[in-house]
Amino acid sequence: MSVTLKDIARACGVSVGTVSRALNDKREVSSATSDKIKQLAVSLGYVPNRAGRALSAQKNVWVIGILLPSINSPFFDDIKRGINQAYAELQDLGLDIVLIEREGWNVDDHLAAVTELQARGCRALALCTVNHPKISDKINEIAADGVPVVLINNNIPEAKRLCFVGPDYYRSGQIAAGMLDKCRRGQEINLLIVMGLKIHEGHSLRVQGFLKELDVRHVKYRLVKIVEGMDNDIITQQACMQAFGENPEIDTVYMATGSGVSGLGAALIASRKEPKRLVIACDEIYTTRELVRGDIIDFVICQDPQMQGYQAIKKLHECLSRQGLTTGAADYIVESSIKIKNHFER
Amino acid sequence: MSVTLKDIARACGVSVGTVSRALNDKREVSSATSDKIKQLAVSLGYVPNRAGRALSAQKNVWVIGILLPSINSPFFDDIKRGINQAYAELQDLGLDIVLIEREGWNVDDHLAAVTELQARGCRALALCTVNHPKISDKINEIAADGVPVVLINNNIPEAKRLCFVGPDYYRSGQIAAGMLDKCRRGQEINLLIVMGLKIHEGHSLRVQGFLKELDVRHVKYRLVKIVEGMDNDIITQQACMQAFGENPEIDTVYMATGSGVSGLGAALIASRKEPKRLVIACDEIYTTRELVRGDIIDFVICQDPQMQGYQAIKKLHECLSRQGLTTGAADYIVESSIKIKNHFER
DNA sequence: TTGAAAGCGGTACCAC
DNA sequence: GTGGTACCGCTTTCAA
Repeated sequence: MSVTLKDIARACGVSVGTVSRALNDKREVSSATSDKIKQLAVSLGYVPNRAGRALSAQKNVWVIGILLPSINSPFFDDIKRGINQAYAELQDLGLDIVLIEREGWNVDDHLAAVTELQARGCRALALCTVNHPKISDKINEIAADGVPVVLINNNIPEAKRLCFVGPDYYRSGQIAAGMLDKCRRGQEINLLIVMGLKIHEGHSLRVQGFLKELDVRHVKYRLVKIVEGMDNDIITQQACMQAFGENPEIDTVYMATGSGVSGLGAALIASRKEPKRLVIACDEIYTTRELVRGDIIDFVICQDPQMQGYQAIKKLHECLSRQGLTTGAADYIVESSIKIKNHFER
Repeated sequence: MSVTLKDIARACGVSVGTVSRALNDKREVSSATSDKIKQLAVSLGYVPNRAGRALSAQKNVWVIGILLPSINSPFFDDIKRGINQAYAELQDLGLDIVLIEREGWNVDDHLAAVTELQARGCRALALCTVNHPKISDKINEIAADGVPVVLINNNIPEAKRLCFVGPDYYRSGQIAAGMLDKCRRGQEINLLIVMGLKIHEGHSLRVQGFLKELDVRHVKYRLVKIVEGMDNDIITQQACMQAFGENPEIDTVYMATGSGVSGLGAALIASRKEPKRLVIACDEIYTTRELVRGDIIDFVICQDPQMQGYQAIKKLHECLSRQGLTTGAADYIVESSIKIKNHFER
């Protein structure tokens, strides 16, 4: 049986109410007793009991606010699934959620959404947003209020966040290069790289990791072209069509973004080639799965978006229900998993 | 706010105590009221609150018994890690665990261990054991007592278990074949297959899936030899050395078991060949990781053992804390993930 | 500033 | 067979 408030109260000669107030930093308790209590709690190894805490919180539920730029972006479907899974699991432990969805990555738009979440009484925040000074300042301000913030998918290392939950983009690129090396051992490669939006630094990290690893492995390659698809299907398609037309020698494609994959698919189909091009894509969404099923794309490097949504909520709930601090939890880096046709069958 | 016992009691004109007894199938309640209560619970959509249940169970903790044949088998390290993770997470929700470890897969040995777990008062069981009529009977008997059983890693479909948590072995084999196809496109393959113990049907399922998928993909291959390593390093090494000696044309190896991989590694190193053989192994353990790091093994098809341990405990706890039935939960099939050198760096 | 007590949802014990 | 009540750990309100 573990240490309870009652144990601390007894050891300290005060009531449980006082202990609770002290540990929760309510200011109606003298700093002398408060210090004594906190010290004792540490030395006894006190860990709050979630069941007790949740039960007592029932009247005053913990609400977690979430911001996702998920409108018109199928990538977020799985993140939302993960969030809902965590919600279902933690609902009876005193959790409630508020989700705000936006389209795209406009900074002021995101700031306004965060303000709205605060206004709605959120005691913790999970944000998928951009790395921008304004956002970073906002997060620091929120953290100062004792509200923990988890960043999903896109990190802002300098912000005072609880932690980051997302992929290791650099490694994702390395893994793509590793696969390419295995499949093209010895042969020279004529390479096309497709990028997305400049604003998402994860995508350029992927390309860096990819190129670095090709060098480390001494892969003989010629980088024919890098195109920018702007995370848009039509632009991606046009850019790829043009590249394939002007450079028929392209035999290998690395797409470092998940959005715009329909465009790449269409371009690949329209300008077929024998032997087939080797194509590596990122992020598992419906279209990508279909293209892998149809042998248009060979590999997808995935980043377990469902787990990202799930873990973000879980980390925050853990923090709320265990009197955690608002900074300094361990990041949760999801696996970069390689998927092929067989993963998507049945 | 969701439906509570109090709501049902009020709606039914009885006390909360009676409702609790009825829903928990204590027999000190008349079948008439019991039926009425149960019906009402369903129609109101009652779901027990885990916090309340856990708190009340504090005095009479739920203990989950676990049997693993993990002695001298590093594969189980990650499963144990997952179990401990679940334990840490659910401890304050009224969970306790008892772990019995055995060496190997002897049926009577396992039966005795299960009996011991029952004697120790376990209210739920997680077993990693073999598919044998005696075991199956034992599980059915346990289930009849209202004790839920989860099978880890190795399924017994005909037993009345709560569910199975483990890999899809057949698909694991298919994925291995898919990778081989990608890496050896067009070339003819001279193949060695290494199997483990006959008793573990998962391993033969892997080989079936592997060979089937080679056919589906029209891979041109010659199956030079299938060797049995008995899940033992020394036997595996000898068998592989012999195979490589007698059949120097072998250029591709599929190892369908995780145990004995040191033996395969030693054999591969002792009888090097240029160009290097393509080697696909299963299950991520320390030795396998080292061999991948050293470019001796190209791919590992993993089955997330940590998640298996974690989910097994979680499923059982869910069942205990939510008045679940002892059969009929959904299986949890872990991902078969492909790992390469880059996954193991840093 | 502190203590006492009610209450969150559920179970178990003791009366009747 | 059923109702009432104490209790699990914790927070919060009300008194002192």
